[in-house]
Amino acid sequence: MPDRGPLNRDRIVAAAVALVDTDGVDALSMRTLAGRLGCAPMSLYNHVADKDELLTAMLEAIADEIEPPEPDREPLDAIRARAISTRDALARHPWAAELWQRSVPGPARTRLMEELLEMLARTDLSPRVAHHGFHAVNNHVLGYTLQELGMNMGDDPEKTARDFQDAIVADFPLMAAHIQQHLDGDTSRTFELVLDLILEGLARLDREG
Amino acid sequence: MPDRGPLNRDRIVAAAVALVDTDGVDALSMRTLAGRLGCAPMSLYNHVADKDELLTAMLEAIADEIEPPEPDREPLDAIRARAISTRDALARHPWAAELWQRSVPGPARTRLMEELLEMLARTDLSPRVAHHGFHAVNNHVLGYTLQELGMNMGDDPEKTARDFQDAIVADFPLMAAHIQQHLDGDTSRTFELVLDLILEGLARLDREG
DNA sequence: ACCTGAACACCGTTCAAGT
DNA sequence: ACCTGAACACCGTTCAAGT
Repeated sequence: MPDRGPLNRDRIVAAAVALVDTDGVDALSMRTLAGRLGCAPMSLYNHVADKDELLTAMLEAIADEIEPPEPDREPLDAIRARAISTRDALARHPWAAELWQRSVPGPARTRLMEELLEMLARTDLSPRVAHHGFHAVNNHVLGYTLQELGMNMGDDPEKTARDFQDAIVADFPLMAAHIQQHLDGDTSRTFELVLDLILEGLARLDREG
Repeated sequence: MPDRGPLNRDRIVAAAVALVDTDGVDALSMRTLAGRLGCAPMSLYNHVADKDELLTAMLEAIADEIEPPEPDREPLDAIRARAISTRDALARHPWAAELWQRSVPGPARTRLMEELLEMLARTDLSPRVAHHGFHAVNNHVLGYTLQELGMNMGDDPEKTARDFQDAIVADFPLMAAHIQQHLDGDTSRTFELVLDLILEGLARLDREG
């Protein structure tokens, strides 16, 4: 059931995101994408320079899903909300985190970074600590999301986890126990907890110079 | 100048790592790799099941480069040293961080995780905080490395950074200033600083329950 | 047991030709 | 300005045949 109507850049990017959301990034080819859109493969090249530019445009579309900062909020609170919104957007599109740092950021991704720097500037953190804070928050969001999505691979994440657990329990008991903690579900707030640890750590670092 | 001698799994993996270190992960094909090794493409399949297994084996080889924990060290110090050694290994192989979470970990990568959990167990952190610490440290190492390598793209990283800076300075002044801080080189210890922030934050989190 | 040529079913992209 | 078929130079992998 190919979509019809006039071809344009936005329709191409939206179709590509939809395709990759369901079938994975390896399933994206210019030919299958054209099939979904009901056009010839080469028609796509009237709207995107090449596949790389398409992927960059797809990441920009994901960046646009992330909630803008709420200007009336306490800056550290706003940073916290932004981090959570970013994680949510990356979780909705499990392929995006892996590619997030692959190409030079476009306007949407650059705006995200500018906004985080703005929020940090509105805190009373020193410029030096704010610089580190920028990286600390970004590293956490990206690193956590990659780890979470890496664990949730395949059609049945729980089965994947249990199979891995069974395979390693003899040689790596602590890791098997760690996985059990995840399976027991009492770790769902790790992202927020570590985020708070970082935000409080920044404030403390600043106080001590 | 193809290497000669009998083909085996280790030679294939080593040649693949060398190829990808210099030419990037997109340059890795079974055909070019076979060319480097002086064998037919299909000969590789006598030693690896497919390209995916080869990539997994390459990541295992990188994991084996990471220094084992020094058992006589203070646990938090040992964790710190391990994090730095991991970052160094990933920096030597700029393609590896992107793939790190892509497939189910093999024995070498699982051993790394087990060892981190062992070091955490040797601290006096509560099991709950140790669980979060595992993720906090791993997220930071992976997230930081990805960010650092993302910035150092292309043949001339400094030129890439300056070009990006020029392109965005009008719309995103804070981001341009942030890049300037990197170009000035006074941010080289961000990785260790944020790492220490996390480790101290864990100890504090524990004290407060 | 290990190797390999030919073949199959794909890719991204160039180019020239259409409207 | 936008579309597209044919073609080019690649892929990963199967299979049957070699030693």
